[in-house]
Amino acid sequence: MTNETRRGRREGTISLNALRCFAALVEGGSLSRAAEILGLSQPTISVTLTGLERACGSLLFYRRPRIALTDAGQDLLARARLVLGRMDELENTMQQSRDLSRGSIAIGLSTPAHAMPCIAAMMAAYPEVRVRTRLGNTHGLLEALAACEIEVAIMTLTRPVEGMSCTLLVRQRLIACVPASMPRAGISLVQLAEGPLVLREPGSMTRAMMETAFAAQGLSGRIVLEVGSREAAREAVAAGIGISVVLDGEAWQDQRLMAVPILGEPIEGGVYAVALPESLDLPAVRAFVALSADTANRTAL
Amino acid sequence: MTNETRRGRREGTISLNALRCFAALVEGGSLSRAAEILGLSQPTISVTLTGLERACGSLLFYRRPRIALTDAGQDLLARARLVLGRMDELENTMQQSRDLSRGSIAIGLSTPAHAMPCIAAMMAAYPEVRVRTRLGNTHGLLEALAACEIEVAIMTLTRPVEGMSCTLLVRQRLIACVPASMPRAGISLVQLAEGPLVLREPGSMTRAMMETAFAAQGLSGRIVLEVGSREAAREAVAAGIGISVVLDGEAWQDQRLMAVPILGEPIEGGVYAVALPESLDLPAVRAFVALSADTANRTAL
DNA sequence: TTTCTCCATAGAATTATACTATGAGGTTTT
DNA sequence: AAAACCTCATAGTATAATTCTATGGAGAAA
Repeated sequence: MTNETRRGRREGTISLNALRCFAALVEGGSLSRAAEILGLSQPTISVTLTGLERACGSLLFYRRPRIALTDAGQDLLARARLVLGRMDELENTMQQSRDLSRGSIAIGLSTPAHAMPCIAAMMAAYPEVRVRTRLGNTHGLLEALAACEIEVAIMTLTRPVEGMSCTLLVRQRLIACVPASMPRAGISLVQLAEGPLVLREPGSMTRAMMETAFAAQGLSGRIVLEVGSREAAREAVAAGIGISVVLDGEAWQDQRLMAVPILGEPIEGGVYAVALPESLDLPAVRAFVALSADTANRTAL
Repeated sequence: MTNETRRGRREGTISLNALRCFAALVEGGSLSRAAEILGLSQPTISVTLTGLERACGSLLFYRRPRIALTDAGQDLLARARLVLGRMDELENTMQQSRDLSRGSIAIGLSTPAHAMPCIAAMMAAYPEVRVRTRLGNTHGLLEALAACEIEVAIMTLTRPVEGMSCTLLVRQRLIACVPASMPRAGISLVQLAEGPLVLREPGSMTRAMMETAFAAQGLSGRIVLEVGSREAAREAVAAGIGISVVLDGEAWQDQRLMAVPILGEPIEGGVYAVALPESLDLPAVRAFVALSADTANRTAL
């Protein structure tokens, strides 16, 4: 099969290079001038154009008294300019997207409080890059990443995920969140397990961290309500239904609530920028990860 | 200078091949399918597309769960299709001009009686090829050929011209042409030199052949009228001004005139299809020369 | 688990590409 | 008219690109 193909192209194909030579020939008016224009040697032009004529099956220009296009040459010139024009546009576009002056990026986030400053920095630095966001818990975002529905995500992890590029932005510990009507200075893990708990669904990293911490102490949390979002948890706590936990940086600014440190061994996790390794070949993704790390460092100072 | 150019293209350029691979990838939905479509091996597609991504400076598609274009890939696809579409048109055009379903040819002629059957055959065989004709004497046509104003010419020559491709169509001898009012069975070269002569301008091959014949016999023709066209010569003879000479095949169908053989050594010349050697690389010219030779052979039978 | 499909990599052979050096054919200049 | 010059073509060579076969790893399907 392979050899047939080669033999089939015995006549030679028309290459972009040849078309560029031909256009330069017309522009310069001679082979030597064309060679100057393209920064090539004169024999290169000669051989290339001879090959082009062979590929076209027709003489394209007379060289004798002066360079003069044949009929077929006129035809070819017009169409070659169209092809080369489109090609230039294409290359310019690719060059621009390399410079991030265009393009788009889909960003997933599980912790808006941490992610938004990064997204804001991205939008400020590359206003031409269209940003789409998608909210979800850690589990859902990892699936979305694997399915290429998003290119990068800001999420909480206890440790880097294998097979993903994980850039640690900041370490954070969990804190408890109680109704303002029941103020307290601190809360132990045991108390937390007893107290009526309002936690996120399985798949949430906050939930997973709590389960791990309880299990390490032989405890089992008494979950009275499972909620699907941070907002629902906030309202549940405000309504006095129970106690919830959030990351340090995510504590709500709400008069009805009160942030309380968890006593004992801190329950720590990290906020990461996570992406498929190959996504880092996308300029926008690479830029976003770098900007996120930068933003996290700056706000941590 | 030469090495600078090479180094400058370190990043790699975007080739038509790569764009074709990319289009096939989208069409087929996988690298392997694209390889089938293009008749190449799968690794070739893989390497080519990796190179394309390097040249573009960004990831073009995700391979992981399924082939999915990135934003840059979508952009590239649209533009690649434009380039490839134009390229296809270009190649089709060249194919058409190769098989003579388009194009044009400029034909010079000094002997319409011989040339017209050839031109008619050309127009019949390739109705899509536009034919332009130009009348002139041998000398003028040779100049027009050298200046690339015409591609091929049917003309009278005593022998092939150096530096030109000359195809002999038919050999012809000169005959005299006298007024019908002065009929005679034949005429000798001496009589011809004496008789009042109506001849074409210098540059005409008929004129040159007569001069040569006279000179060989130590004669000198008595030219009473020099005319610029065959039609003028015909009218001059019809008016009784003198005797003219024409090629055998060009004798006029005119009641006022009479064709008379020239006695003695025949004054012979040939009707040739003449072209610049490089013009034979033009499909239309090659076809016309072949058709002309064919037509001459057929009518000679 | 096993098998199958798909993609990536390595190594080798073939083509393409572009160079330098040189020669032939005209034109212009001296 | 002779010399100098410009233009294009060819030969030979070196480097780069293309494409192949062979093979391995990762995920999906049986």
